[in-house]
Amino acid sequence: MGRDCSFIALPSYCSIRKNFKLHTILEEESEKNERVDIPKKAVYRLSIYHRCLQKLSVNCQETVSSEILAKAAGVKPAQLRKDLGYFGQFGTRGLGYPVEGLISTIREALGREQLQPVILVGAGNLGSALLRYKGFLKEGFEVIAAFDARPKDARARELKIPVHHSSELKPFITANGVKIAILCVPVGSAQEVVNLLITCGIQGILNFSPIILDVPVEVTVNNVDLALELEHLGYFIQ
Amino acid sequence: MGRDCSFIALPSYCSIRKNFKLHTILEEESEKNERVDIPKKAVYRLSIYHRCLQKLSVNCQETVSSEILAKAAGVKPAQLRKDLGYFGQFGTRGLGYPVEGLISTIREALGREQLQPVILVGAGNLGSALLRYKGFLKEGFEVIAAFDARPKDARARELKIPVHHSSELKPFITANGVKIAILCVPVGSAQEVVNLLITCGIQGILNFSPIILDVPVEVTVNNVDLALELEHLGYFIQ
DNA sequence: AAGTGTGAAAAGTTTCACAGCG
DNA sequence: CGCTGTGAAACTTTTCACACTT
Repeated sequence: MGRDCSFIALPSYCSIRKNFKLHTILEEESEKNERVDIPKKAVYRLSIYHRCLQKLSVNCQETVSSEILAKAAGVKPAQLRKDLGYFGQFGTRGLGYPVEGLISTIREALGREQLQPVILVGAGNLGSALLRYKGFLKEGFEVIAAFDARPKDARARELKIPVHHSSELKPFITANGVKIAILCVPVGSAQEVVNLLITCGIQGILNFSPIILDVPVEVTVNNVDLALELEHLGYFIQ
Repeated sequence: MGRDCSFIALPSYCSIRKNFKLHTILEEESEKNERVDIPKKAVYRLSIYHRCLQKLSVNCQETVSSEILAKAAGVKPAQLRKDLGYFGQFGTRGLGYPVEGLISTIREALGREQLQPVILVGAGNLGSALLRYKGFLKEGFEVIAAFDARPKDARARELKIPVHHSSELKPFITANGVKIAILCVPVGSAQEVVNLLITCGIQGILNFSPIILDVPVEVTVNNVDLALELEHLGYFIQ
């Protein structure tokens, strides 16, 4: 499978509502819905499993073993079983996991039952490319609008999604209950734009600017730094 | 700083030549250049430190403390010191690290003294956006050519970089000694293209296709899955 | 006094190995 | 018999705390 060149991660646990099963050892808080610690990376892999399952579903597979699914997802079978185990028991011993059942279970665990509205800020080269990218919609997200400091330049790119001026951010976010923003503005204005987004009520930011954003703890930032990925790759080819 | 939402990582050590200092406990192999285990993620962060240092350099800072640099990089001071410690001793107690000195040290440690040639395969929406992206060059990489199954369509996008037909991959890679490829082809043809790239001698792949590529161990793959990043973000905003 | 360098402890994650169920 | 579910062990990474140097 080649060397895995993933990532920076300040490891930490994330709390999640667990509906399925009580942990044996948990004494306190024995309600039906208690919060259990689940490794962050396990949550991440859940998305991968979800995607792999969808492919199997198209191929009309009814069940899948941890061995097969793990191979498709690029992990070891034991890890897949452990990851799923954090959320409950879904498999049948001797048989495997029901494909459709597992898809909807993961979807529920990830809290993505309905389409999430997303906005994109900064419709330059990269931003406008992302607006044309169809992969987001398939995974339950819809980019409903874009914003730019110079919307006219952006509109010249012939996009199907409306490009507004940045000054319209606040009313738009409030009116549409948007919680997630994709950030593609230049480094120089990134922090400033983020501050604005947060006052507007944005809770999650997918950041493409190569800069560490300073945000309050309740806001989640996910960095995608393209140059860094390439640089890291460069290191491993000696 | 907000919750860090990084990543999938099969953790493992990577070996690196350490020129600066002998580990106290290492008995065998007491040559000047022995290989020491360095956490993968530490190598990753080295790139981040490098970028942060460049900013300080522009501001004419002579030295920087682990506290300041760590804050800029989004890590804890102790971690920064430990990371640098894997490569040797560069700081002055009571003073901090020399900015210029650390920049060149990291550059050397990352093995990036000269410009790396890179090719891009699949000049669709995302691919052509990346071709216009200037961030790569700044970090020591130059995209010298692009390839596409239908190069005429791609050329219509008015790119400054030549777009060749995929059939020219092998001679081009061989002639130019290219080791790194950026992959932006559709999921369906990704594995097939990768197989071809590997026979051409490519050693590192920055993969934008949402699929786990199957490659031999000596080839490094770095996945950037945009939809996945968004999905993961969605999970954390409850 | 300020700030690095680093063992040791703590925290987090993966892998093993096998019990147990269908 | 095959395959899941899961404690326990192994492993990796981060954080702490303080000795030590300038």
